[in-house]
Amino acid sequence: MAPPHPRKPTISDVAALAEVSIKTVSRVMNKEPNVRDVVKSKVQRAMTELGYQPSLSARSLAGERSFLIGHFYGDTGGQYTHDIQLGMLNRCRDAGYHLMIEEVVYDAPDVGERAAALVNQVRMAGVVLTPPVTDNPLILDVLQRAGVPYVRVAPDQNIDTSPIIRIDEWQATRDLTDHLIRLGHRRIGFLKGKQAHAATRLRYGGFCEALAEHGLAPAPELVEYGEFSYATGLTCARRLLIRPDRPTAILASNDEMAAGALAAAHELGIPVPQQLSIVGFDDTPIASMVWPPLTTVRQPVIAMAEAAADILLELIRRKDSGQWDHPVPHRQLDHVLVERASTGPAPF
Amino acid sequence: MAPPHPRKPTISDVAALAEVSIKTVSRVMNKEPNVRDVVKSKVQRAMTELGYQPSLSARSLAGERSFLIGHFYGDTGGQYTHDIQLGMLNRCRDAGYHLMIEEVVYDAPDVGERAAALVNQVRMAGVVLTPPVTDNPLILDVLQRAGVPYVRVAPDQNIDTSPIIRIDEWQATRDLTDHLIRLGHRRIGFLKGKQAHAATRLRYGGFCEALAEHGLAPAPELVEYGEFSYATGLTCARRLLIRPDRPTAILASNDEMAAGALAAAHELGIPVPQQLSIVGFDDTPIASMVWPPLTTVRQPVIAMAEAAADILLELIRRKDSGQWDHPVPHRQLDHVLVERASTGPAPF
DNA sequence: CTGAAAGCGCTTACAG
DNA sequence: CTGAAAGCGCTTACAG
Repeated sequence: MAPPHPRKPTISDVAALAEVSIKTVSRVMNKEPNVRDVVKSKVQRAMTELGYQPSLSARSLAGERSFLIGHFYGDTGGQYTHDIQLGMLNRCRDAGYHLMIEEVVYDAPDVGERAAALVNQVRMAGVVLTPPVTDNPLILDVLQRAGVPYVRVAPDQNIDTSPIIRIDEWQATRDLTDHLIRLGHRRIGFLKGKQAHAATRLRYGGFCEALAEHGLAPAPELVEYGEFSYATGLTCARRLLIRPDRPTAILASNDEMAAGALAAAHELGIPVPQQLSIVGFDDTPIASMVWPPLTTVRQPVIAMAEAAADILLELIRRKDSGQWDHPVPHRQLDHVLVERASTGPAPF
Repeated sequence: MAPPHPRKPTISDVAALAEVSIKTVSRVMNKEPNVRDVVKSKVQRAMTELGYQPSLSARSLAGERSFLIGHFYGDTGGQYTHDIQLGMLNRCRDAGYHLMIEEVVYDAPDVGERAAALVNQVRMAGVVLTPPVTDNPLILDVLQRAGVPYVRVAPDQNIDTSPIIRIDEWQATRDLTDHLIRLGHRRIGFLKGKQAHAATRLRYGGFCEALAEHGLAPAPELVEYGEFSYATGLTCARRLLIRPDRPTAILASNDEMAAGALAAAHELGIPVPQQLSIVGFDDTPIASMVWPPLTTVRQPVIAMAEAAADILLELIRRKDSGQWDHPVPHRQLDHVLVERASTGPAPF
């Protein structure tokens, strides 16, 4: 380990070197008006010379606002979480904010208290919520009370007073279902995801609606309950595929489950897509890595995270300037149906 | 958005309610000795009654130490990054630390300055580094100078003065290679990863050594240069498999590349494992999701992250108590060869 | 065992 | 356009 290090320069050191008051230094670093150019450059020179870096905790304490944005997330898979954070970092970096991450066990009895402790101790500038935390009423309530700006990614309810960012998951599953119907499929199996996730309801809803429009109804015996995982995709699909009246197509609620369904087909020697079509949802990397690659719907996760960060930064700006009466921002991004080799015409 | 909120209780409010000095409240919340039990419980009651939460920035400023641990990471894939952060959070939570994440573009010209700004502004309590940042000398130098405790995950050099946590990647690839040789394979293709990652060198080294021990040498024409991605795995494997003297086995530097190699085999109609064995590295979820599932080496990423956090917390403790003369901690965790269906006896 | 004072490095509110 | 004073909510160093 390193030995003790020399003291870091403070605002006073800069002020002394530049022969101004600390308030003037403060003005320069916060880009406030009312500083003569001569003075400003003198201060800036002093800052570079000393290698001055303002202390975040001092700024937070004095200014009563931190530069930390929280990401509250749950079990949505590594790729999703990673992409969300990537997108947020893209925006936070330039805005001078940092990202603090918190994995939230959304069904723990004390989520509310834990969230409250977090928010109050850290006094976060803002929070981004992703599924399934995005729909946790206890946590939303804590943020609301604390007056912390937040934005919800992929929430359950679109009609709401909170800022949200989403794609139209309902419509996306309709697109997927339409695609299968157009290929001639009539008996379509459906693999549901975890109950706690809004996506589970939305995706199933779109499926049913698309069927209904074509005068079809979902066969109850072809609907299986999984948990968004490869393992549940495998077992659920197995049950469907050993039926004498097995489906000619399976719509899985996400790519991982679709990969599991694909494995079940492989096990049972059912050729995909000749005898069975399979579609996923999300277009995660896994969708292109399995064989055959999956037809799926692309969710622009990174772009969604960037949009979420943009909204959040705007809300923080509003709060700092005391504007409470603006409309609640929300945005819906476009999804894309990605056709790959896992789907084909219905057999015979 | 929410309206302005009431002021949060401070240490003085607690002190007033409990009829003690703020110093005593401070003692209680920091679990310092020298407080009578009666007084302690009186203070605790006041804290709960007010819903008191100490301000992190005030504690950081006054105590000259933050409660933020940084994770500096690069492009290692979503799953790896996610698992590392999961493991770290497991430990940070209980210790009262929070995780701040920073994606570092390890080959940017100004990494040094950016890292310095980060470390000095946030005054992080400690930093965990993962590949490829873990081997960036500029960043290591910045941390060293700033006196910030850090721990490196999966670094290139094991003989070093910095705390590290790793598995024996060299030996792991030897195990993988031995496994193939034992199955009768002699012509083994190798897919290398990105040059900037230490893993690339280490894994190739283990491969060569294992071959050498069996009196074999790597065929130069069977070594391909990829970038740890599915796409490069696919193209590299294609080149190998269209050779008249194609290998009977392919060792990919990670699971994603192995998945790509598998796809190449599928494309070319080469049955796996009958005509071609394929092995990966890491045992990420993808390894079990492809068909056939991959033989690979499991790297206990979450456990490594937990161990890294443990080491870091210990270093922080040492620093706070001024102990600079202890031995540098380091740990090596065990890897496991996971045999799945992608490997089999060499053909004929 | 407990507390009064000073200070951490900034910003806010005000004065000139 | 610039600055002196007070204060943010804690901890440190010291006194009793």
